[in-house]
Amino acid sequence: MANGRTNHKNADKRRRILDAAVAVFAEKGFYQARVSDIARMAGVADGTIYLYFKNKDDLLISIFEEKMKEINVKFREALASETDPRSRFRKLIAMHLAGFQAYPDLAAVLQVELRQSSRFMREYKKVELKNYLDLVGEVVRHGQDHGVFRSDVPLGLIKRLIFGALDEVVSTWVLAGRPYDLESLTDPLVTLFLNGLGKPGVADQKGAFGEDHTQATL
Amino acid sequence: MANGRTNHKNADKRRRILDAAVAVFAEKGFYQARVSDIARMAGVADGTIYLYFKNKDDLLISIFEEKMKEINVKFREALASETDPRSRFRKLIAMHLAGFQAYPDLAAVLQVELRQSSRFMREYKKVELKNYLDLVGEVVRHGQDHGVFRSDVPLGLIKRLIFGALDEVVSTWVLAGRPYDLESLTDPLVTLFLNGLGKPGVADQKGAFGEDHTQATL
Amino acid sequence: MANGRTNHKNADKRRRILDAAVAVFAEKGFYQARVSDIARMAGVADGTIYLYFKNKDDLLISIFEEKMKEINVKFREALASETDPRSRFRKLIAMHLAGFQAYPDLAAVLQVELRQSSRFMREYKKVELKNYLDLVGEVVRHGQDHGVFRSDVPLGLIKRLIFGALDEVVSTWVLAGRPYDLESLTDPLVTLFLNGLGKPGVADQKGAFGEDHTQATL
Amino acid sequence: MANGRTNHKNADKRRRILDAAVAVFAEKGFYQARVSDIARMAGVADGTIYLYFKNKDDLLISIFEEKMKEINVKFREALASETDPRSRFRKLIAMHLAGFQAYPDLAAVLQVELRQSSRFMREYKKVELKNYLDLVGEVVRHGQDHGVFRSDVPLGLIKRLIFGALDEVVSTWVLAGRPYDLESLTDPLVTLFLNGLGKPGVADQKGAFGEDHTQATL
DNA sequence: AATGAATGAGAATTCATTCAT
DNA sequence: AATGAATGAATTCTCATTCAT
Repeated sequence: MANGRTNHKNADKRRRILDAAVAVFAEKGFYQARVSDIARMAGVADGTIYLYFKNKDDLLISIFEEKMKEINVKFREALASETDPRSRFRKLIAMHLAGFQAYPDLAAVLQVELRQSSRFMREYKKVELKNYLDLVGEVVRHGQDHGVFRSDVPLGLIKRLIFGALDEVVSTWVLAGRPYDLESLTDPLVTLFLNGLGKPGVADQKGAFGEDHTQATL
Repeated sequence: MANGRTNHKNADKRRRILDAAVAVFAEKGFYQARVSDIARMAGVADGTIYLYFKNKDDLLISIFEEKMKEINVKFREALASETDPRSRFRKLIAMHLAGFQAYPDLAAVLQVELRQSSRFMREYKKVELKNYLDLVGEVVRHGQDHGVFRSDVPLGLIKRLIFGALDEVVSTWVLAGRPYDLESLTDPLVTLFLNGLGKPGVADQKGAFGEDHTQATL
Repeated sequence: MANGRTNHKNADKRRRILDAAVAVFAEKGFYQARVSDIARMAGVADGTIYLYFKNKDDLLISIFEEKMKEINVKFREALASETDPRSRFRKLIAMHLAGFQAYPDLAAVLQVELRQSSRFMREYKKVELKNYLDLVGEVVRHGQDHGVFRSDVPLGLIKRLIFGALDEVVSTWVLAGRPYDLESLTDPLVTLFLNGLGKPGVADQKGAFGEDHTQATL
Repeated sequence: MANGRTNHKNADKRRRILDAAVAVFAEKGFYQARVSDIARMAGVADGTIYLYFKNKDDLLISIFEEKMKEINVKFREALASETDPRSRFRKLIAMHLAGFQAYPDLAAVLQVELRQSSRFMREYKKVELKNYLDLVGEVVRHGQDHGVFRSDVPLGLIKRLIFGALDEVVSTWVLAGRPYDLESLTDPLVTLFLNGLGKPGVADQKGAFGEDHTQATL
């Protein structure tokens, strides 16, 4: 009767339900998952789920919100100790890959199933994901401020590029059945992000660009 | 006896149904879209749809397959005339962005709704998308063969990075309500892809990497 | 494809469903009745009911509205031919009792089950029943105008008294399992309504009363 | 082990629960009322209710039984002092109206919500209501024995008529939101009951009737 | 006696798909 | 080939009731 989050409810049971939801969503997909599947795996009655979550959508959203919050906090802490812009950038990529590698079910839900809830995609993604994108943006900005990252491209676009690339790489890995070591992609990705596809030593051929419209919409 | 390939059927009606499906999926999302909505918009009876398509999923898959086929053909033709690797690469990016800009409903379906069909995500994406990814790969390979693109990073990873970045940029644009000119992002993106985030003139600090495991799974 | 009420729907099927609903509601009561019970009795699939009625409540309301409409029309026609106020009054009572006697299931639904739908009681009763009460009122008014019925008591109260008495008598008969001939109560009831409980020959002891507040609320 | 009769239980708590039930049933209706609503209003835990009452239906039935018992006792006492048949009859009507006026929540439950429990309507009404109807019958019989009330109409029918009329008048008043003074209807109702709708001075035109079948079923 | 978290039976409704016309 | 009325499987969520504490 003395837990932090829930008043009259059992925090452990809530956790069990949420973990079961991650596993079931990962295995069957959000729309194919039955609430009763989750209840069975959590070892509770169907109705019990509704003591802790408003409805099925709320399960998915809770997974997202709580996990993203944890991730954001953990990442920010870890990155703070890295002062070199390139090292900090590398650490971000490494943590992203390592994180998903460590929690493959969570990866599946966050990368794939989350997108199957229309409501989620339209209302939450842009709101909650912002924090993570902002984190990416801050790391890039840090490098720009130290004169090692280019500033002639809109920051909003850079964030999207990095996030999208990571997202796709992880999605592919998840959908392919996680056949290799995700973390080992850290260095190749960092190289590409930092140095580009162009052969080393060949200078930029394109100059700066127009306004950063993407900025406004993120 | 319904299948998408019979050619003794009225091709115009088939086209009308498919166009209606694109519009309805784009507006309401795959799961919220009713087959009867599509029928009404196409001006046919509900049952008629099943003379041309196996089921609701088949509509989505058909949109994907047929549109991707068109896109692949058109892109390959257009790219063939560009011999300079960098120009060819730029053209690919430009066409990708211009294409989605020209068909926003199609963009919505391909970028967002497609992902709401579990079956699709798990069975089709990796199969059908391959052509497009291969196209990206070929363009990159062409640059590598001409010694202007780096070869010390797995090609599979490069393809994913490029595709994922484009995907995210287009998704953001779609979900944000298409508030700006997508094509104008061509040059910033090309710059980032080719030169990377690192400040021009700073050479690579990381060396080559291990084997290309991603290759095998794509 | 050419029926009056329903456009693309089958009127006979609608009738069958409504009749089945009357029977099932009468037997099991509104809240105990399952939509699937009604479907089975009507010989249709569960879903078919929803092609003809919005929901379960709509079934009950439709029974009420359509039957009350029929009753009102039939009663008004029949009463028009009776010019003597007492005969007309007697005919109203007789038809009320005979009507329920002829359709005992309908009586059960209208008298008992209808009252179990909160929504109905609160929204419909006062609206739709008004016609019937008005009919009673008109018959009484006719007698007052001809100087044979007393006018020193609010008409609204008279209507309620007569309706309530009939309602209770029929309800008792329904709930008791319809053990006797309902119509035979016509004359005793008419006597009581017209002459009162007081022994014949004894004049009124009470005079006229205050304002007719009931009038305003009916 | 729950039953309404145990007297080692806290009588005050039982009373609080019953009062809460009256209030909640009156406000939301029987089927819309949640047991937890009643528990909250009574200031007890949900489970506690089941220490005092068998189930939700039992709450309703207990309200009915206990209130009817009180009413019956009180009414019999009050009527005993009236020896004149007409005065006694008038007093019955007056008390009925005054009683409901004084306890509007109780009126709502007894008049309207009680009818929404199928079980109640079918099993209890005829049993428990009998006492009240008998009381009405005794008052009428008293008048018959003194030669002031007519005996040529079945007593069972008279009881029903009076009860039904009162019931309807009170129901209307409750459903209309209690907009006027119910007690003021005493005299008009007594006039109608005793003298009938027919103009004073006009003698009966209908003779006596057959047996009293209604009697047997009450 | 009291609690209130947990239970799980139960049912209305939707909608993709079929098939008689 | 086209229709669209009919189908019925399938699933979320509610809430009266229980029982371990």
